Amino acid sequence: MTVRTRFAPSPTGYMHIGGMRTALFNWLWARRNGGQFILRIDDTDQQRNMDEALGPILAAFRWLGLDWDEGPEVGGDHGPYFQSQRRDLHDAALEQLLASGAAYRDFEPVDQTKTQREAAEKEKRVYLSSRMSVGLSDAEVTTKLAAGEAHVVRFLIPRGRTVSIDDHVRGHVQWDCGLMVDPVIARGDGSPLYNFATAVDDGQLQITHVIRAEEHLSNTPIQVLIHEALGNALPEFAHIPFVAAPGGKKKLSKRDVDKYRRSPAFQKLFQLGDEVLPATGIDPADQSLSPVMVAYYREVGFLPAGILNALVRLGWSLDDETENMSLQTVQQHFSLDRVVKASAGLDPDKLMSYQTYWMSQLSADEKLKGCVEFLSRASLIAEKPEADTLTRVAAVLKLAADRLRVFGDILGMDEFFVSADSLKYNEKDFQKRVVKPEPAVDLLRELRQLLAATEKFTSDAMHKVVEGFVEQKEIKFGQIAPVLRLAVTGKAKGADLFTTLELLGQEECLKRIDRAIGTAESMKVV
RNA sequence: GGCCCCAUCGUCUAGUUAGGCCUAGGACACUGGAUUUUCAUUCCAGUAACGGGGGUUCAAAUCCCCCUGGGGUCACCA
Repeated sequence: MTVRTRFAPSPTGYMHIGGMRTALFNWLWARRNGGQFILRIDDTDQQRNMDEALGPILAAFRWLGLDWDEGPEVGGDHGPYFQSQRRDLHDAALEQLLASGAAYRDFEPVDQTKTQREAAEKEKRVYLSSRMSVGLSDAEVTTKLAAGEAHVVRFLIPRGRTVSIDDHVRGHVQWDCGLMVDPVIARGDGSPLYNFATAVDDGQLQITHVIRAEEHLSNTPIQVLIHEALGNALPEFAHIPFVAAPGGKKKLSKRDVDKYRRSPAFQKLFQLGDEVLPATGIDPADQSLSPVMVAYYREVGFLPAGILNALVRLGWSLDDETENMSLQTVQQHFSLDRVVKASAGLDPDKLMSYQTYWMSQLSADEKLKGCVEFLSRASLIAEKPEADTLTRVAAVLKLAADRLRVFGDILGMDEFFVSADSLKYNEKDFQKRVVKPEPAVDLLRELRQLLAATEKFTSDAMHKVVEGFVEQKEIKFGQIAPVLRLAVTGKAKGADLFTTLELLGQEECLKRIDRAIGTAESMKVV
């Protein structure tokens, strides 16, 4: 039998990073077994704007390179793939359950049900449905319906037995039906509820493996029972652990982003966004983008390979040592029995380490492409850059080397893309290294003369000039190098100083030195 | 609280199904050192874990029981 897995997001307007991992595991299992991966959109609440709600989800799949065999935009033989359009299927299934007596129309008033439930809770007694409507004759039901009496449809939980599954991750799990409330499977108007719709749809879509997060484990017995009543072949289950928030054991949740922002364990992730996002015109404080969402990582300049690698290692391992794996490698080796049972916290450090590994594997061209996109977005270069701009960016990238962890980091090297007048100084460092040390400005002024007199403004030549200068003035290299760096880049640290000078060019360097001298002197006066 | 799940270094994990090869392996982080004009890399080295208690056994991280701790879920949401 062909393996068929599915991921069934509700269109919320964003793709959750934890949900993405669930989707990934489904995709992997389907691909590993030469089966199909299906995307079904669980939109039972009719969405106002489907483009807005679904767009980011599909975009996340595309960005990571996870394709789907059936679903939105690609169709398939088992459609439609929007749950809201499958109402005929749900209606038919509901009729079937009602006719067979597996479900019943419950006319018990809502508040009465609620009162009973609360009373049971208070007395620490197991609440069970009253089933007052179960004994109603067909005629009575018809009369009540005709009279327009409010009701819901409940699934009649069979008593005196247990339900059990052999979960691919959890092993044998069993529930006592005697403890289960008859679940509402449809509203009075026939509109289906989650557990029912899911069972109907999974059955009709011929899903063979339901791979989902652990939080759904408690829904499973209901769905199994509905499958049984419907006569469906029971899918196999794999309840994978959920992704926990960094530094904790709780489920990573969009609701808690405010808390995460204050959490030290989360710092690295937010910091990246704070550095990169504003330059591209996104407000990092805007909650429409946060480290809980896949889009955040794309906007900051992560690589799909980095994210994918981190996600797959959250709860799964290939063996006792392999860490860096491409999607292709994982696809060849993925197995459900190597999924870990305990929940796993997302570790920003580890994520970063996968990311830097995959960045280091990128060709110069790929790096260039990625960085150009970010530079254009930040308006540091033209939207359609000329050849000489590309050459320049390539040179900067070569200089930056492994300092570039995410594409967004290129925006931190803006000194190569702005004019002398708009260069920003790191104030603290500028004060400390240029303004404060007594001889700094004078030394810089003298060095400027030498630099101005140099004919071949190459990195090697500059290196010799500065070395000669150091020797002649009997100072230490460390007394002038940082000053020069601050003057031309505005920063205290960075890539090789002399290559930086060469890249910037003589004229630009002199301008910047002049400006730095002027600025430092005016600061001294104050 | 009921039901269910889980428990190895700070973190992600290997080892648990078939007890001995485990004086518990790897990775990230951390610390120290080397390289380096700063930063980043790279390279070496180091610190660091079987939650507790009982069994079973010649032998337990591994099997059984209890305890403790953590988590999920309890809607006419999905």
